[in-house]
Amino acid sequence: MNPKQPLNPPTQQRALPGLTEKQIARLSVYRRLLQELPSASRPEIYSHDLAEMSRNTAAQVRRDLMTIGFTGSSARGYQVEQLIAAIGGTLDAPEGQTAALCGVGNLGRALLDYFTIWRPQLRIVAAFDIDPEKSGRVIHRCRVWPLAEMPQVVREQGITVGVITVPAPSAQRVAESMLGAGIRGFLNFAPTPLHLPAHAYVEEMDITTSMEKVAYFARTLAPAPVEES
Amino acid sequence: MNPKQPLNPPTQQRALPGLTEKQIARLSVYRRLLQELPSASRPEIYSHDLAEMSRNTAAQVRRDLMTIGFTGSSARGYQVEQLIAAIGGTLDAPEGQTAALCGVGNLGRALLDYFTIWRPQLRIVAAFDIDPEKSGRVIHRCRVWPLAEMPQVVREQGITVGVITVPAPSAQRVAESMLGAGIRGFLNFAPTPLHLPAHAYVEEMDITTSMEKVAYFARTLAPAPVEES
DNA sequence: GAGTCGCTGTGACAAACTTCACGTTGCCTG
DNA sequence: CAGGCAACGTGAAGTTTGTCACAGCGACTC
Repeated sequence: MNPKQPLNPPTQQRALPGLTEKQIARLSVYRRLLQELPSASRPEIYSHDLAEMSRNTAAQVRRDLMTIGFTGSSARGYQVEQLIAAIGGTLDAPEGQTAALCGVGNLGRALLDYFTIWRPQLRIVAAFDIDPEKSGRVIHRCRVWPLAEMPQVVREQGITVGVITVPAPSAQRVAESMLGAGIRGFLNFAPTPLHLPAHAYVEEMDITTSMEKVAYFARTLAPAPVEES
Repeated sequence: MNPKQPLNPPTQQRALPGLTEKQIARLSVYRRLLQELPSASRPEIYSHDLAEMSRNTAAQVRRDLMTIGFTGSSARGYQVEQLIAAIGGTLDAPEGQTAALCGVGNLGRALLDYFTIWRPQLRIVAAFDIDPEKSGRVIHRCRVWPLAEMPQVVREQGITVGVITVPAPSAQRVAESMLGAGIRGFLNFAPTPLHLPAHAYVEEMDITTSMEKVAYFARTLAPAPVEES
């Protein structure tokens, strides 16, 4: 392998207007928490509260909202409704965005189920599988197509997000095929890093690695305090 | 909510011997990639190659291996077998470690399936669900117990890792219950941040947020280059 | 067996990310 | 309507994380 020149920018990539991966992730969490707020509660919220809910600091929350240009009122906090809308203005595509899922195994089906009750701004609208048995069926309101028709369906429907739940050996091939069809962002559940050009975005959902992380820290983290006020 | 004093250390936590979350995650990926290497290939590997496979830089790989005290030979690289063992020495509990899964829905079942073919060092050995219908059954070689028996089973078997795949509203309650039973590390698939004391480790697997990240960057990433050599 | 090449190990540097801390603002009380 | 309080906005400092670049070494060549 060629030692020099990282053809693909390694590690993490940046966004256009300066919003980083972590900021987007936090904004997404903020929005969800705000949406789940009981409708009876105050129409405003403090950075402290949002911080506590999302498990970070008030300063962090304020800075995140600052970066999307949202401004609250001192002594009353942030308007919840408007804040939800403001985050939506950043996260959501105004025209909406659709996703395709490749690999209708156990995990694929579970994800289809997971995303059926989903905001109209971002829906999985098509699933694909090599197994001809599965084609034509509708799983959780989502039609399953033969994998061979994926490029055409993706192109016709203008799908831009791909969820990969195929076995590891097929993941790279499937991803390249999706990329060729116009998909730009990938959520990869296969336990193998994808190698795609820099104009594609890949989010690795590596369950195995996450599990090993948890196991490691479960062992090595400081034990429970016995005393403490 | 109390503005001052972050009772739980917010954001990320550290490990005892100085290994960070990201380092553990990369080591886990390195090991998996090394294990999947065709047995016919060279018994050594260069940092450049491992970097290319794992999508980061050679310097990063070398530094990671340095932190676990593994040393390669110049001009020949790292001994693959020994490196796998060295990473195992860091990641794996010598006595092995077991996990429990709460919430045998679609996602729970998929994960049980995902982890059946799994290294003996880290296995899901018990599943729990509120639904009495599911109790007693064996799904993917893993017995399902009533949720009420979780504390006892966890304690008896010395389980230290918990996987949470219950609906969001139950997640916090289930997690606290698991923590009380002795579980120290959590893999949380519910779309709600868990609030646990500092001596617990929580890894959030927030599929919704990941999906929104992908959608965002699929839109805003620089478009494909048309030219370029 | 001297020279060359290329890879490792690592101090120094740089970039990214988070937290601190304080000036500012606006509400609420008396 | 003035004073006090509490929360926001944000420059600056601090911390973490990743990259650079080079000394040193071992193998291989001729």
